[in-house]
Amino acid sequence: MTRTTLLPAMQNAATSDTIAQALSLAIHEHRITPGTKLGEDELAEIYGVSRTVVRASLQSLSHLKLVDIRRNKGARVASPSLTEAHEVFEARELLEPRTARSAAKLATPSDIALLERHINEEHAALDTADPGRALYLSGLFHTEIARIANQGTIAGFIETLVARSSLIIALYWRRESALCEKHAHHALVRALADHDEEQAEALMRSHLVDLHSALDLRERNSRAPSLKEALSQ
Amino acid sequence: MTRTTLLPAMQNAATSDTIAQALSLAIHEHRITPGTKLGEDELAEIYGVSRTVVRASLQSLSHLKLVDIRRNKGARVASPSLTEAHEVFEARELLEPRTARSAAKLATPSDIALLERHINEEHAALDTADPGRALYLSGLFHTEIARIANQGTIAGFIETLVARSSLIIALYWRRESALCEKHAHHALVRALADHDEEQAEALMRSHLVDLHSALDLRERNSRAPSLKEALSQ
DNA sequence: GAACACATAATTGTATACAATACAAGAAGA
DNA sequence: TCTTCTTGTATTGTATACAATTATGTGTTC
Repeated sequence: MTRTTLLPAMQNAATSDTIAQALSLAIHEHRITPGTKLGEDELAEIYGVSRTVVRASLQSLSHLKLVDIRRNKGARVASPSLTEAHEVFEARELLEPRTARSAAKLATPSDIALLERHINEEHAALDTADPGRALYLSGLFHTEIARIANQGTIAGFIETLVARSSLIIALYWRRESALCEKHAHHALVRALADHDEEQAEALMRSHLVDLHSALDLRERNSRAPSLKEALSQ
Repeated sequence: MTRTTLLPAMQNAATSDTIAQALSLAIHEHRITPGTKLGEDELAEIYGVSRTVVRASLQSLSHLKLVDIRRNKGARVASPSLTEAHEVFEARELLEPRTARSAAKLATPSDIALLERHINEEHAALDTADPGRALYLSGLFHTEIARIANQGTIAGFIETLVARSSLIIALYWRRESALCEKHAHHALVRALADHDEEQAEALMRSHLVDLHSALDLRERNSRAPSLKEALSQ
């Protein structure tokens, strides 16, 4: 983890919030990956603050389950287990379709325009070979829909679930199914624009199921690759 | 807020977690009410630690929306707005019925026994005129069901929603509808014991709707009682 | 060469000191 | 009397210092 990996352009006034946001963005964009050690001194130097402030950010991120803090062992970027991964997507499948339905009822033309801008940015990021940013924007699309639905509490839940999904994708994504969404978001926006609640809910549900099944969440010999296999390569 | 209000029996080793838990319990049991100032020095003295540790607990509680921290203004017990109150219960109505269904599928005899113990304790607390404790146990009943459903992520959401409900009840409960649940929890346990998923889901939904409507969530002249009225008493 | 013990370094946990901000009371002026 | 300014006090924000714990590396023994 280098200075340039984490520092966007923040020469002045780093508060605990801005640091948490910067780290969160770096995690979203896969610039730092699950398991990465987040040393307090290191971060303190990078952002030009004392450990006090850094600790506050790390604690904040640990409440979002983006960072795993263990007593006397420090903080690392979280590595969701298979169980957690399933749970996160099941939670999303429970929350987001209904939320998309509400969003379809409430979406204004300016909401639609914003979502379309997001999609365009996402495609642009893909074209410029910046998959991390594309992934971040793809998540933003989901949190934005939650915001449109005007249910702040649920939107907050979805936001954390989307963030955790980013970790899960980093760990369990299988490249084979690279055909991914591409049109799913477009279709969703269309349903929202048409105030077609039924369709919005259905599209969101199937979109999430697609995502879920595009992950390699089979049971695996986790943490003990039998040693023989691992060394026989 | 006195020593005895917050200190259960903790003469040694108060960590940030134990303090957060103690405060959370006090909030649950309505021993400290929305709006109460939580001064850092005060808490530090009460629990015999430095402000560093206290700050960590308060930040933790603020992530759960039990405490409201404002920069340079300190921490107070949160006072959910009417909007927030509605949102919390709508979120519960979305999450908990489905969770109760899962719990009905998975509940073991020992789970049922535990739930029945909770109900008995709750009644005992009511008999000994300890409504705060009864309220806490009533919330515990809901989080316990979420735990049985074996969906840790959703259970975590429900836990925070239940906690926030405690604040909402402190602010908006109307005594008139004191007939409250009493049997609702019993009926739910029965449905869980019978593995009657349909029934469990339906009962949980109607139970939550009852709770929601037992609140006085009408629009009110919030935060500006016109000054004349306030002073004419 | 492997396993252990010990010393040393690095890192985190907690307390304290200082700086910055907000709040309250009182003084000066209109 | 009311307004406004000033000053003092209390409280929070941040940095630093020290304590406790963990990680590392070296030598020793088998």
